[in-house]
Amino acid sequence: MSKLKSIVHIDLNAFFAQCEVNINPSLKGKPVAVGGDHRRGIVSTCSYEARKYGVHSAMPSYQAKKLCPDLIFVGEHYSLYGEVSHRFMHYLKEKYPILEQVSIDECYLDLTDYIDDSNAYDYLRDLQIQIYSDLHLKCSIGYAHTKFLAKMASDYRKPLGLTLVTGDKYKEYFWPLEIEKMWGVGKQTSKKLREMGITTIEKLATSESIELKETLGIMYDTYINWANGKGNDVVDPNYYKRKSISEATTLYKDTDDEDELKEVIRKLCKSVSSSLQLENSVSKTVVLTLRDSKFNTRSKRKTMPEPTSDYEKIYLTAIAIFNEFYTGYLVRLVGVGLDNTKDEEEIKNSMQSTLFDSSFEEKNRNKSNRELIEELNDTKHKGMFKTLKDLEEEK
DNA sequence: TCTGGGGTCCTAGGACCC
DNA sequence: TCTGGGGTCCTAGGACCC
Repeated sequence: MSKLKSIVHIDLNAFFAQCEVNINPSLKGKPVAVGGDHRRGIVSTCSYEARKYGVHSAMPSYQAKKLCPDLIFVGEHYSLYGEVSHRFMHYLKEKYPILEQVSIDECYLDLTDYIDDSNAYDYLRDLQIQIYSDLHLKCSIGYAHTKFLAKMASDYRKPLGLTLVTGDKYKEYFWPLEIEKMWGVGKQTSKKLREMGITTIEKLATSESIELKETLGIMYDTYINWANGKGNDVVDPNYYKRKSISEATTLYKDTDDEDELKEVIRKLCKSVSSSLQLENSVSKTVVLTLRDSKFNTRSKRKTMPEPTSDYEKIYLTAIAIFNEFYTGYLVRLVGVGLDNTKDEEEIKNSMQSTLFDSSFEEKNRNKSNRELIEELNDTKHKGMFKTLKDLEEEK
């Protein structure tokens, strides 16, 4: 087995609520919910003071208000959260280059060069305090030798938790937990697992059956490994690139008025195409989502001839989809998304390289394989290209 | 007063080409 | 000739996460 890595997962506690309290200190110590305070609103995030009343994420706002009449709703300032998140990630990246951002408020670090089991606790406690004094952000930190365990560890104690999972500790900490607490196991999977008698992480770790294999499918090995303290420990700094952009609106009142729906689609297209442009990205696929008053959600997509970020083209495509499949029912939510987003530069480069490839072929038609391979190795891919003969000799 | 919004990954089937 | 199979792209939807 190769050397154990020091993997750290950091999670900003009740992140949106923290941001709101930081810009408005009068909210400090009060039950705060970020979300819409209207008939169709839900709680996006809430402060720990609100959680004491049983309020939690994804709860309809009116229910939350019932549980906690003093609950203070604050609007969703996404650009503020984005800025704070960016500052946080940048701050860490300056100190520790091997950082993988997984969402707006979470990241992994590979700190193998800085800490090991013996000094991790003090080091990370210091880091946690520093993050608070420098950025005024509270976080929970998990330390382990795999990403899965580090993630579970940061979740183990909140807020301001610090949990180290070394050696066999994962058995002590995580095996007794209900199966739903396992990252990656949601409602559907846990229901099936429970039907098989697998109610805790320990039972999953120590089970083996064809039925279980069928239920988990391709994820079987991964989950069993995770539950047994094994798994991925590669922190990839280049991982975080958006692959899709979308926006959706729940209408204040359901409607089947086509003009009204098209107007909503237009606004969403406008907004989505400008986010795309802001990131210097382009996309080929437009996705239109409609949710009806019975909460059935349907999506249809169309591929455009060329990747683009042009509002007109995106809008016309979205409207074409709408005209094609909307049959006149009451609509509750409208969404517009762009899938398979790519860097504009990347697209240009790949187009250039196809051009290059054909001229390359022209130029080199009369050269031998040996000559070509030497030339390729000469340029940017040192030693990467070999002739068949070389490979045989190596064997 | 039932149920937001922004994402990722996987599956599975069809079209099309070789 | 009536029929295989691999690869790739596209599409719709499910499951999950924050």
